[in-house]
Amino acid sequence: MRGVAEKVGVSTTTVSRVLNGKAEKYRISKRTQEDVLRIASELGYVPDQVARGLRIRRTNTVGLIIPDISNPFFSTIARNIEINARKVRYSIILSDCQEETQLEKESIRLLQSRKVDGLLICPVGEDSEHLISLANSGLPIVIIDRYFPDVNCSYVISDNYKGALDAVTYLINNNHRSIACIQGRLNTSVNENRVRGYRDALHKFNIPLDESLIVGDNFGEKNGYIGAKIILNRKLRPTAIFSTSNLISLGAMKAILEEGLKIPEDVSMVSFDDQPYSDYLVAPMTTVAQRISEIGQIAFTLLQSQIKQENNQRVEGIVLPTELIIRKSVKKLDDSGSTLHLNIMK
Amino acid sequence: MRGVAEKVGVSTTTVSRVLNGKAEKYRISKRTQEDVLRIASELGYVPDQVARGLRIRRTNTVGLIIPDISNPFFSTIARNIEINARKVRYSIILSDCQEETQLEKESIRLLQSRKVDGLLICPVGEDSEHLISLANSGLPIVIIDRYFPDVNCSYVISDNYKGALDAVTYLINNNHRSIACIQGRLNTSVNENRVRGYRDALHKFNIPLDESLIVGDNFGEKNGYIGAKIILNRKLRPTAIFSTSNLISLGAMKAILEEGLKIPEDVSMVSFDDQPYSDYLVAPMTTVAQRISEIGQIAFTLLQSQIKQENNQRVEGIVLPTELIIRKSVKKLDDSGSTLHLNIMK
DNA sequence: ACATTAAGCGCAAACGATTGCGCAACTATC
DNA sequence: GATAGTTGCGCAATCGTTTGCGCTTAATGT
Repeated sequence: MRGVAEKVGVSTTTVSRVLNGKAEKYRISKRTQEDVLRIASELGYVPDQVARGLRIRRTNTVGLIIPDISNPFFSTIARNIEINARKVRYSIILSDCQEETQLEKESIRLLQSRKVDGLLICPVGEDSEHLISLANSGLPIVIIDRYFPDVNCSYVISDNYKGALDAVTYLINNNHRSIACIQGRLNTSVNENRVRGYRDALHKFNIPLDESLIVGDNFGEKNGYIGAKIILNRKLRPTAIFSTSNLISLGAMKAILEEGLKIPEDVSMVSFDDQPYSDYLVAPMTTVAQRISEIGQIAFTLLQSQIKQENNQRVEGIVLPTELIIRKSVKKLDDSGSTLHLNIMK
Repeated sequence: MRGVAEKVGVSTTTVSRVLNGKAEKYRISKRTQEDVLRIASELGYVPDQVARGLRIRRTNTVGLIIPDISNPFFSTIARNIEINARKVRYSIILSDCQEETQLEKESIRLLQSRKVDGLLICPVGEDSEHLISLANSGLPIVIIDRYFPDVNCSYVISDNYKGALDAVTYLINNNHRSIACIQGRLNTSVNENRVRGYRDALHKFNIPLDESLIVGDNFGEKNGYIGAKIILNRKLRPTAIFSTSNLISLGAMKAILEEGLKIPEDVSMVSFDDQPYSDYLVAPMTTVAQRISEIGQIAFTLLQSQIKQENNQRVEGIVLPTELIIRKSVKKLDDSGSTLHLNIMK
């Protein structure tokens, strides 16, 4: 900057003003403005954002904390956040907390020390103490994909309850009566709503609930594998599985194939989370799709308005609808299908 | 910091020194050290990394530029980079340049202005001018997944030639003789090496090369779809397709299914890039897997050593081996299989 | 001719940390 | 008791910007 100033023959003050579009406000002559702009671009000068951030107490940077960026669900959200951030010249500092609350807490502190203007966070779990104090710290935040009643901040989630309800209702409408559910991380709003949707769908059709058909305790692939193994080896094998995440489904499919079973002939499946490859799986997977590209966009927009304080600190909760995408992983049973399959394995 | 200093009754100088572990060097008494640490943690003080960055001219931050973070290939790399960065308290600024060279250039400038200590970049394309000047700018960089002979910097790539050679050889060993290739972005090292592997494999077995069997021009899904459509509608339909990316394969599968064909009965397939879901596709996909988790780790390590100047500016190129993962997307033809399938469609 | 206003720009103090140099007080040495 | 060495710490400059306030000069009004 000094270089530009000297070459033009003005002070750094003037250079700064011109480059920040404050020329009018400070009555810098047209001539000087042009000179500054010309020389600046000749010298390839770009302002040091670190120094700038220190001075104006704003870094044009937001933190993004995600449990697992390699999961397509999250990486697609990340992508949409980045694309929207770029439009307003914001940068994203990415933090993959590897599904660990401990790392999530550390990430928050680290990002705060980096003076991000706001935080977008997909919390890993049930723990919310740190989020409460974060929300009260005044730093703009929006929570994605989770909801905590006791955390007072904006959030954007999908209607997990309705999504699950639709999915399981679809199974029931295809005459399935014995439906297992492989659930995700316990005590998370996401999981509870999906499982509640599952329960309520059964209830609505007067199908007795068998608690032992609800298995699993996290959203990972391994959990799906184990859960499915357990389910498939029951004496009375359920005719369908409702899987509460994309990764769980992968694990479940592995188990199903290992057992020599076919989808949907031997066991039907509906999975949460639509994926680009859902169409091309052994059985094209019927899924409940979230508005994944909108989640990122809305989350960032919400955060922006908080940063710009357009909204008087009002917290907003956005709940997006889901959509059931019907493919071929569900077999239509005949009415007698309500009798259970006898497990002929072993 | 001022707060801590006053409460302890020392200067900010001392606080800084204690917190940076330079207490010994500056002979701060044990007692003072303890006081500082205690008060600092009581007050929940964490140093402002922006101010720190300005002063020490190092931000503990690296930029990561990626063509499409929603692609599992890249997001897995990103994840491994993040995990390794975290270990040394580095943060990642993520930039998704949406497969556009223009945005890539902008990202570079933006990240430079943010004073990242280094840059990890998966360039989108054939254009390398901006990379040349970047490499000469002195900013530590390492290029991932691409190689440019004229850019003088470290890189880490897979052995794309060998990977393709193995894949096509495998097809040939299964008696395929008419093998199509859906290629990716032209004039990229990745594509050229994969196509060269394809050509050389054919050549090695004295199979005449039919240039019209090489279709496509980018790594996207749509390209795979279009490419496969073209291939499948030839009068003499090839018996196998070699697909040069995960996304291309998705598109190709769509086309294949649309045409009412089956993998591998009607057409065999080998795809570059292994994915978690490769096992569960309509036909479990035979793939050439890259050492995806190592790519990120090595790239970050390389960058770190440049940042710490351990390496006297020596550029290192790391080429990782690939592995052919054989599943069930290739049909073994009998020896007469060398005759072409007559396309009975339309 | 003098006062007033406006135009065009610069001075210097921040922002919050780090660090070379130096200073005071104390201890050891002869 | 003078000198030298050691211990423990602070002063103040610095990193590259931004910005409130004020200064100079020219233009305008009376």
